[in-house]
Amino acid sequence: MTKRAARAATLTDVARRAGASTAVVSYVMNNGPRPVAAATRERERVLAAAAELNYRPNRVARALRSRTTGVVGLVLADASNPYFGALARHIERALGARDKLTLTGNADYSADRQQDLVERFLAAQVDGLVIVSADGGADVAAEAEAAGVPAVYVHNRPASGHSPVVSADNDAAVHTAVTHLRSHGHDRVAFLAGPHDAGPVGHRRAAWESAVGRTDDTLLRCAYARAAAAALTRDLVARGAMPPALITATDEQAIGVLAGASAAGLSVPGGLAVVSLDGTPDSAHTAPALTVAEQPLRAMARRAVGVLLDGADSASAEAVPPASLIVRRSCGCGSG
Amino acid sequence: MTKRAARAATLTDVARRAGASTAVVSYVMNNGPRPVAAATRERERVLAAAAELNYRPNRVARALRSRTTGVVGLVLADASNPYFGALARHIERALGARDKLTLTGNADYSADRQQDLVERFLAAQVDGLVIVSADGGADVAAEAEAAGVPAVYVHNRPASGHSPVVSADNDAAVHTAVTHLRSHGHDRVAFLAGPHDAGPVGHRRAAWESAVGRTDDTLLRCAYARAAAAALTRDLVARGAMPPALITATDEQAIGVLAGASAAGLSVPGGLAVVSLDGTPDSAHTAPALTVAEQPLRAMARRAVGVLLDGADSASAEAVPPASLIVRRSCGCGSG
DNA sequence: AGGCGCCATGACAGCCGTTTTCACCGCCAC
DNA sequence: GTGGCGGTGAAAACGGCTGTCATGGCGCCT
Repeated sequence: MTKRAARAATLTDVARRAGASTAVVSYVMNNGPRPVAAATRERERVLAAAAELNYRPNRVARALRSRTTGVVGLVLADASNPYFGALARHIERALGARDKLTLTGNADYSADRQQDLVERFLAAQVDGLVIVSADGGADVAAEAEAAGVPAVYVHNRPASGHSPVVSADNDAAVHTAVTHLRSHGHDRVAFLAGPHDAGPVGHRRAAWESAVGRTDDTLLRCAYARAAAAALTRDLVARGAMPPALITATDEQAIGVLAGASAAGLSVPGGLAVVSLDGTPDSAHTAPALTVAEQPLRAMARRAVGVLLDGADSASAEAVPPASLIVRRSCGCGSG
Repeated sequence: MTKRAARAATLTDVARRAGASTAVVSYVMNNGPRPVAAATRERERVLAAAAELNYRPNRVARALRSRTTGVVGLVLADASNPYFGALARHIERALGARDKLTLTGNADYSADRQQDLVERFLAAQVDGLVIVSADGGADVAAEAEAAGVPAVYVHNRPASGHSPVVSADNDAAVHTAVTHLRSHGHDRVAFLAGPHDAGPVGHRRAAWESAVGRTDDTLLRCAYARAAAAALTRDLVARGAMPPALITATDEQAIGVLAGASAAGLSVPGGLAVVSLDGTPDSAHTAPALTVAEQPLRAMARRAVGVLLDGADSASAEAVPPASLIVRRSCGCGSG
């Protein structure tokens, strides 16, 4: 057994044991701002003492003194949504690569709860804030800025304000999807948007309009839940109103459409060609597998972290990595 | 514009402005261990001063003095897996209800990285550790215990050690699933396990064996990836070796099986009845919808947080909430 | 009615563990 | 002999909590 968990060893303990001052120990631990003689450092001195005591520097004390915690707050709409989950994982990894810890909170699509989380994170003295919001909400970055904490939005733009935003290039993604479906001979390509035009989905809808020109009967709307998309699909098929080619704003909706089509006896891609715009891991394993314009989540995460930590080099703050088309079966490819 | 972000207001600032001592302000802010006269508290005094200065107590300083950070570390195998994502969300909520913040890290199924995360969290002086590991790894809880930090495993048990564990009742879940499939007239129920018997999946396999008695040709194995399950399914169908009723250890596998069956032209539930054992949100929207023995994620999260924070009341540390059978279509119900 | 002691408040100051400034001390080279 | 210079140590923050002590008013007892 190692010694009882009486109290963790402190820098003072190490210093005493090594017969040096706390300053020297500090210099050794972080290759300090000042040099330390190699002899002092190793030979029967600080390094040895630290090892013997199993010393682990206390980040809280360090944070108090240095006014930087090495912690970044991540406000997430909903970690159980695979799209956000995947994004969160990439953000956490990107942050970890910069030696930051990630404080995560789920806002559950509520603006109030998002606000509350920001408040708590700010009290915890985070070094920065990453906001992944589903539907806007007030610009929490303003509050963060007032506290001197940088903030960046990912995926979605706040309702107002001029905070840095990192999002995929929706125009390019939609254009790619439309072009691909047209190459399958579909001259009319419908679009399944969200219930309203807030957030990235609104931009995607706008991009679609500019790509194909709006025709009222080919703009569909429904909630993001799979069940809603499935119900809409069954209804459209029953009324004979289902267009032959469709782009969905999100994978969730696409999966719902697939489920609805299956239930209604409509074959995909035979009777309906579908392309989605997220590209979550889920999309690879639907039946049939979804063709998607995949969002470069990893690149977005890295860019967001870069913008947050290296200052918003504002010229490039909104630069967007390109979406890539992943061709699977739901568009009509490879199925003869 | 509010005042420049020169420096956040401190308790001392508030005290000075209110004409009181820092002690009094502290007492007011946390309904302190000592009472404060109502007049001092409100009337043109501390509360007013705090509001005017937009004072926000510094959690770092508080943590240093009180030796408790109000932060719990959550080590997750992979946030982009919907099962873990959903679990993470419930854990974060349960912790939030107890006024704790959640430091999240993805181990990406690597024991080394898991170890590294625990190390970092310990240095950050977390008040507790929740470990959601996919495949064991060393018992990191021992290290936490040595540092005086409580830890609890969720979903999976460590390879060794006697740390508290919260997991679903796999025996009951498997039993429920087997019973249900038998009620559909299937006397032989196969089981799709993982590549090896580590972790909860191993327990599920064992539970299945004790429920039906092992028959070699009805124990299947494959990796957890959907693609692997799909490939296995296509292969079995092609060889005419697919059993008529199957329980899968995870939703991911079940979804892969569905995809594989669809590709191979095998109808579900007509030619194959499937029941899965996770019950993630995904399972509700497959085609056909999956019947699952749903794990009570929310209850597991709450129990884990209770065990962690209220001390491992060891008698109940491993008590398990029951899994509930969600009947959908893949088992043969409701499809005629 | 007067004195004593107690309770309710409030103030002071030290402490939590680290970083970092500043001063200091030899020692070597000029 | 003096001016660096590599190395070291004491001590002051950082911001909030809390044990100890001071004070003043009140009630109770005689």
